[in-house]
Amino acid sequence: MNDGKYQIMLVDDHTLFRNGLRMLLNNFNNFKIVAEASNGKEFLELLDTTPVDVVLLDIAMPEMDGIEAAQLALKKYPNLKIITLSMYGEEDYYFKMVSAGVKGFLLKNSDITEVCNAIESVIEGGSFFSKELLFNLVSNLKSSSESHKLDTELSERELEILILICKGYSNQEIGEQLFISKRTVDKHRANILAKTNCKNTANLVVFAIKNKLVEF
Amino acid sequence: MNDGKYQIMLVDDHTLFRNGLRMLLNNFNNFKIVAEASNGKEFLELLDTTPVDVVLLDIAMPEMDGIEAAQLALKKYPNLKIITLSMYGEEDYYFKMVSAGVKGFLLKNSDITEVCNAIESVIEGGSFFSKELLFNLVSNLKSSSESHKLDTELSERELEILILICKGYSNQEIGEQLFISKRTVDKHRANILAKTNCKNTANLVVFAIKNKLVEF
DNA sequence: TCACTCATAAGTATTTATACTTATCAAATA
DNA sequence: TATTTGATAAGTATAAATACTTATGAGTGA
Repeated sequence: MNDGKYQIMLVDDHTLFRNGLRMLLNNFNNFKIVAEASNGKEFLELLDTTPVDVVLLDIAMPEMDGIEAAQLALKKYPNLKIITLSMYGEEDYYFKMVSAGVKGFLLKNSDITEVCNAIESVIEGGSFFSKELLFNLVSNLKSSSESHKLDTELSERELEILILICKGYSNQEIGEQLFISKRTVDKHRANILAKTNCKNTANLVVFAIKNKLVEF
Repeated sequence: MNDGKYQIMLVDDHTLFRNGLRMLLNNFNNFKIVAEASNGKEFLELLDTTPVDVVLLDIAMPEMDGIEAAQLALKKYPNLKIITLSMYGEEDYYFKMVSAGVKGFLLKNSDITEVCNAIESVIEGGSFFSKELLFNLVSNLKSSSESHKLDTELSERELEILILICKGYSNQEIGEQLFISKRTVDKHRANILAKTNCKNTANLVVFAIKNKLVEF
């Protein structure tokens, strides 16, 4: 690699942000920003002419956003090391990015040390998640963990029926599926409502989802 | 600290696992396992007599599990650095652990290098998440990211009513809350069912949760 | 202005759900 | 053995939801 420095490409639609980050990164001897793009299209074109070690890629951009750009880039260059830059609250996109093969995730309010660590980490073949992001991710598990295991003691039959209720079957249909009378399903349903302290179907479905009795 | 090595406490109910990990860690010059416990209670008692730098704490244990133990320990010693050890599939507990103040998370199938990195990282005041865990966490966002923005075009009023339906209110009650007739709510509900391709309340609740229109 | 959507209201008929009840039988359990 | 629990079934009555229908006024946009 060119004069022993790692080649970095910076993709972000805000010129000011690019300039700032370039200044900060160029202070480190082992990195050099050799290319910049302001949107996904430009980035993909540039990629064909300018080989780089690591790409720092913004997620929210005009023309073509970082997600699509990353997917296309990694399709063409599967070994490309991409680190995404995102704002707080864009956690929803991480799954797509991981699927596409992105190696690192930085929040834009990370400090420069974290950026360097991330670059080094992905160059060494690892991955990097910014600390704030990690805690966001874990915090997102809140609802599932808090509600888990509050399980009420439903019998197997009741559980079976509850699941069918959640799938949208009427008591009549449930009776047919289980080869029992609709009236029996009525009774089971009433028992389930009582046991779960639910008032109606809507409550039941929420209960079942909270307690992970059904997928959604 | 005693002969320049970091003092580690190891808490796990499996003797074999403790022995193995002790051997592995003692190969590194900078660590020393100075205390071991086989459950949460033992761990808490030991903590009062044996000061350590870092605790490696199993989550699934008899008597008192790692979650409760970590909460109690950190209440008494807020600066204690705890790294939890868990099996794949126990992600649900991470939120509680983060809330309690646990600094690191390792999967039990991590390699020893990762364990060392985690210990060093938390000693330096940082945090550590094992790589496999990270990808599990991000993958768990799957359902939310995939289902997001499949939004159907519901009017504001319809959305308002859908949310009340999910909370378990009957059409009568919804009418009373919104100062409109029950029949109007009937009509809105029918329109919502049509727009969302739902058949009944159960389907509606699942739809709303999938599309993040309601908390659960 | 005309067309369109939205929120509102209402009628009729049918289907479901819910709240009460009682009852039988089998299996598990004390 | 006696008791309890779970699954089954059913009757009666009310409440709610659903599928159809029509209609009016407010607001939006071409």
